[in-house]
Amino acid sequence: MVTLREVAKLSGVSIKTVSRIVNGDPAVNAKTRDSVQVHLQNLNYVPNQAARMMRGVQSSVYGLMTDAVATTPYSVDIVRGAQAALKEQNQTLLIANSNGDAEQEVEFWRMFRAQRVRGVIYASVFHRSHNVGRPAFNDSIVLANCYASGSDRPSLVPDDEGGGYAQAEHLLRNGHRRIGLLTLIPKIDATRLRGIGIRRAFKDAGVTFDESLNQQGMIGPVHGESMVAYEAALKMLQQKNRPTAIICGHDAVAFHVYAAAAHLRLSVPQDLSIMGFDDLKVITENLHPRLTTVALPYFEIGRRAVELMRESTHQKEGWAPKILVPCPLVERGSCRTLS
Amino acid sequence: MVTLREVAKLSGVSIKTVSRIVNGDPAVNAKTRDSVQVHLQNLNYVPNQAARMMRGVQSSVYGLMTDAVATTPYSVDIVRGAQAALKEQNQTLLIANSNGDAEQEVEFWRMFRAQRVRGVIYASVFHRSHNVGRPAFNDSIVLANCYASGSDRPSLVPDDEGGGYAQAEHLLRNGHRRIGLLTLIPKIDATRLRGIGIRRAFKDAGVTFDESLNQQGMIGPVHGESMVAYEAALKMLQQKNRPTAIICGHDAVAFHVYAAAAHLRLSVPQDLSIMGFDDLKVITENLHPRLTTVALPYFEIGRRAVELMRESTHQKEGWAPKILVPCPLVERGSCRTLS
DNA sequence: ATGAAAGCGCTAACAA
DNA sequence: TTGTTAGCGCTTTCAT
Repeated sequence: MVTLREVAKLSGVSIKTVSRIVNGDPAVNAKTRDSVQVHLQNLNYVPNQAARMMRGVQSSVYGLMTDAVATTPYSVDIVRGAQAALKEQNQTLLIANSNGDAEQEVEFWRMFRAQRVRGVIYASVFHRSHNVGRPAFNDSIVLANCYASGSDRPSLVPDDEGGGYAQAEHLLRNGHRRIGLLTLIPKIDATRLRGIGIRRAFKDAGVTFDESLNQQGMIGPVHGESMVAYEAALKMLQQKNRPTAIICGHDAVAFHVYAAAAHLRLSVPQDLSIMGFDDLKVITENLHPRLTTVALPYFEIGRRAVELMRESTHQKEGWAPKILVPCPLVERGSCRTLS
Repeated sequence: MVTLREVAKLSGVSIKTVSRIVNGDPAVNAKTRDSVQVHLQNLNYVPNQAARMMRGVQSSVYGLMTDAVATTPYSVDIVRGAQAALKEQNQTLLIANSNGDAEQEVEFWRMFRAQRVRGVIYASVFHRSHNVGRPAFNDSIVLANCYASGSDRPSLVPDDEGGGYAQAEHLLRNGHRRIGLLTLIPKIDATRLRGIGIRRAFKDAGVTFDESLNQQGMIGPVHGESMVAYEAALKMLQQKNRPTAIICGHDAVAFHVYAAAAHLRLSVPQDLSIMGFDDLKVITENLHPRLTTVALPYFEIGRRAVELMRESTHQKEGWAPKILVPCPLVERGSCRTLS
C-alpha cells in the first residue's frame, strides 16, 4: 500500500505537506499542491484509516447489531434508513446479526469496541423491550424498533397505538360499524398497543366495539407462530351478521382474508373491506385490489436512529428519550365507503 | 479506552507480557497469566484493532457492496449467507449500498481501501453482468448474483437455465402438455436463460412448446417495470383451449395468476397448476394453496462468495471462475398430476 | 519466561 | 508556506 512517505519522497516535499494536501488544508502553495496531486493520483494513494484512528481521529464506522432485522424482508428498511442518513457524511455501517443469541451479542459488542465504532444501533425484528445491559461499551447506543427495559437508553419505536387508531378511524369514518379484528399473537407489544388504539377510535366515534369479533389471526409463541387467519376469517365471514370490514394485525393476515373472501365468493371491497398493517409492498401492491394498510415506518426509524446516535454524544449519562414514530395510513383499494 | 500499558502498569509486568496473554501465547508463566487476567477483566480491556492493523495484522472486516441487494426483501439472503460463513472466524461485514450510482461506488471502493478490508463481495439485486473496473483495490473481489463482463473476476450466479428446466420438467413429468409461460421482461439474463432451460425440457420430453402461450407477465425497462401478469393470465385462461399449467417468471407473477384464476372461478390446482420462481416466502407460503416454485439460492450464493473470496487470495491474477449455483425445485401445493 | 526498543502510517504541536 | 519531531497502541525482534 502506498504511504504518505512514498508520495512525499516522489514529490520532493515533506510528509506533512502531503498530509495537508490530502486533508484539504488551505495553507499550501497552489503549485506545490498541484504537483503533489499528480503523484497522489498516479500512485493511487488512499489514507490508512487505522493509522488515522491512532492519532485520535474518530472512526467513520457505526455499528448495527440486530437479532435478525438486517436479514428479513420485513424490516430491512431500518438498515436502508440508517445508511441513507450515514451516507451524507461518508460514514458506513458494520453489520452484525446475532440471531438473538445472547452470547453472540457479547462477542459482537467486543468486536464493535475493538473496531472503535462511533456508535451502535441495536435493532430488533419486531417491537419489543430489550435489555442491552452494560456491554462494555461507553459510546452511544440507540435502540431501534425496541426499547430499553430499564428505559436507560434512547430508543425509537413505531407508534403502534396510533397505527391501530388509524386503522379503525379510517373504517369508522367511512361508515363501517360492524368491524372484525384479526390480531397477531397477544403477547407482543404491537398487538396490545394497536388494540388500545383501535378501541380508542371506537370510543371517539361513539361506536361500541363488538368483542366477539376479536379473533387471533395467528397463534403460537413468538417465533414459530402459525397462521390461522384463513380459518378465522372464514368463520367470521360465515356468520349471519358478518362484519363489513376486517382489521388485520399484519398484511400477511390480510392476504389470507382475501383468500377466505374469494372462497366465499365475497368481493373486496364491495362485500368486504380489508385493512392491513405493516405495508409490506410484496403483499400490498400485488393483491387485487391493492391493500389499504398502515405502514410501519422502518425507514424513518433507521434514519432517525442515526440522528439520535449523533445527538446522544453530546448528552449526559441519563439521557434516554423514547421516541414514537408515526405509522401513516396508506390508502389503496381494499376499503370502501359504506353509504 | 484502556490500553496495554495501563494493564501492564497495574499488573506490575511489561507491556509485552500482557500482549502475550491477550493473544494466547503459551509461553507465559501460569501465575503471571492468572494475575494479569484479573486486571484485564476488571479494566475491561479490549484491544485496539486499528493499532493492531498498523503492525500489519490483517483486518477482520470484509466489504459487501451492493446496488440494492442488502436492502430488498428479494435478496437479503446473500447477506445472511455471507455473514453465516464469516461468523465462524469472527469476521464481519462492512455494508455499502450504492443504489446503482457509479460515482457512489467509486467512493465506496476508496472507503473499503481506507479501511483495508480483506476482500469485497459485489452483489447485485438481479442476475446481470457487471463491470467492476479497476477500483483502486488490489484485494480479492468476488461477484455475487452477477458476473464480470470481461470475465476477469470470480463470480457466483444462480443457474437460471437449470431452474427453468426444473420448472418445465416437473410439469411435463406430471402429465401437463399444454403449458403457458408468463415471463419477466425479456432483456434480463434470467428470462433468456430460463427460456432456454424450459425449451430444453420440452425437447427432452419430446413435447412441442406452443410459442403462442409465451407471454410477458411484466413489461417496461429494468426498474420501473409494471406488472401485467393479471391481464395476461386472464387472456390466456379465457382461450377455449386454455393451458393446464402456467410457468411464471417470478412468484409475484404467480400471485397475479392466482387472482386471475379466482376471478374466472378456476381452482388451483384442480383446474390450473401454477409454478413460480424465486421462492419468496412471503408469497409462496401465504398463497392458497401454497406455491410450488423454484428457489433462487441466495443464501448459498452469499455463503460461497465468502469461500471464493478466501480462495482467491491464494490465486494468481487471471483466476476468474464463474460458478453456477443450482436452483432447487420446492414442491408445495399448486401443481397437480394430470391423469 | 520476560522485557526493552523499534516502528507501523498518520496527525498535532511546534519550529523555521 | 513548509518541515521536524513526537507519539497514538500495538506487535515484532532481539535481548536477557
